Amino acid sequence: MIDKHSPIPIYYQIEEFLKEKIVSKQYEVDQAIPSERELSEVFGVSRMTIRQALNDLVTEGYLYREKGKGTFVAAQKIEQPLHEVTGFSEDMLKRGMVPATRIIQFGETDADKQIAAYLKINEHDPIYKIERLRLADERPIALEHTYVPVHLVPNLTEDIVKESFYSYVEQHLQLEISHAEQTIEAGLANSKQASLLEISQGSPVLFIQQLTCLTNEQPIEWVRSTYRADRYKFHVNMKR
Amino acid sequence: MIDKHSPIPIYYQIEEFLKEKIVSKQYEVDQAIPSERELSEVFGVSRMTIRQALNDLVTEGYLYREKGKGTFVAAQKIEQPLHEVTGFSEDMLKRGMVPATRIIQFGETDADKQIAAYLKINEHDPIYKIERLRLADERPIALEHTYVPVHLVPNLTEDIVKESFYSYVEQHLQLEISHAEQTIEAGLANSKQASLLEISQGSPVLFIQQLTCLTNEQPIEWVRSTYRADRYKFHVNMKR
DNA sequence: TAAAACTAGTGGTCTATACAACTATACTAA
DNA sequence: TTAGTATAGTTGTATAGACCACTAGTTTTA
Repeated sequence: MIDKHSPIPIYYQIEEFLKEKIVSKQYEVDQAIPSERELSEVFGVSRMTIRQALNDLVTEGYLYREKGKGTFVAAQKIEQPLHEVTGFSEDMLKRGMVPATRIIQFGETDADKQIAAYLKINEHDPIYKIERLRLADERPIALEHTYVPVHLVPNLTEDIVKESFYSYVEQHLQLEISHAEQTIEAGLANSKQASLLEISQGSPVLFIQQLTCLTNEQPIEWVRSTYRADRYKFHVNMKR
Repeated sequence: MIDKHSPIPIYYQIEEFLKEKIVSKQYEVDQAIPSERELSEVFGVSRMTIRQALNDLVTEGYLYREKGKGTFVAAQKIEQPLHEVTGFSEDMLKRGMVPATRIIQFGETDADKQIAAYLKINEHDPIYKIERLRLADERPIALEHTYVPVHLVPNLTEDIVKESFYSYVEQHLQLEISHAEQTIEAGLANSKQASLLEISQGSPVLFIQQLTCLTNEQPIEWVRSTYRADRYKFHVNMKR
């Protein structure tokens, strides 16, 4: 259960252990978990170590404490973030559709003036240019053009692009994606877009541009997408 | 400086003391604060007590730590709200345009099934139905249909609607607007929309629906808008 | 000169203990 | 019966010390 000689800190192992019990509903909401002293006996560690684990779970919102009474399981927070940066696949899964991707073009080229300005790099700097047709439930839904500076993602491959670009950036390259800016407008499909999206020319479409940035404000990708208006609506939640 | 016999916990006193030094810029951003061992000597408390204070300041974002190096003052987070509920006028002013409104229709009617469902009222309950043409810099930009339950806003007048609906609701009626949900899609202008917006039929437009809710989740207005695609883009900021 | 080893200092983890403050229950005395 | 009192169990606060892993210099060595 707990490995005292693991390089993973004990308090963290206990934290994960309890978190698992909570999210898997083995503890019910508002149910008291074992007291700190009990836990310290069960795991054979000092009470302060238990407290370090519980403190984290409290700040993360999994538990709450009541002095003199005990520690209890908190109700799962609903509070979905107003807007999260998500990739296409994640977005579609949330909508209950099966995402798929067909790569139309993948290659390296030079940044033109406009793209360089968006990506905050110099004109003619090398970039990846990726053109993808996005499918939901096997039907075309969007056409995406993505531009990525080569110096930020040196060894991008078609396979990575077909899987999850974001998780590659975050996990392999250890870069932290922090925010994105989207611009949404309406327009009409041109002939190329129309044929790929399997609609007739002049059909209404949503043009969505996205500039995705790292923590240091460095843009890592610029995306121009064309969505079929009949198959895609955009949702926003706002707070006063 | 620190009162060991105060009922206020020592770690909390130290926390406030350091926080004050940070927000008053006595410590600069990225400057190292004294080490935990130094602080424990200065305050005459144990290192664990210092750590409890520092831990809180780290989770609150005032400090960050680097193993083997020290503890440093974090940059003040800017954190602008991702998205705020704003009315048309406010929105336009932010974009640097002069807003204007022409009321096309203002009256009381019965809620049909769809509108009642959106507003969470009963079918045939009385509602205000407002149709407005929105102008930016004296040029038509959007056509808005707004539906408001009469029982929530009993004495709505054309003048109020021409001024600021939100400030009337919040200041006169003392109702708290808390959030809104928008759905954005692309489409083509029909003949009525086209003539009012002074575009040709079949031109691309953005359809934006908004359901605005009070703190108790009671919807207070439902709006269907049609925006000229050539004059309006929608912006969203997202966080990871 | 350059690489390797050392060293002092840092935050990270962990222990064993102590007392305070609070809660709930059971017991006792008016 | 009721009010007060113990008591056991809980989290909250605090101590003193220990060892680890990491960082950045300094010193030693090849």
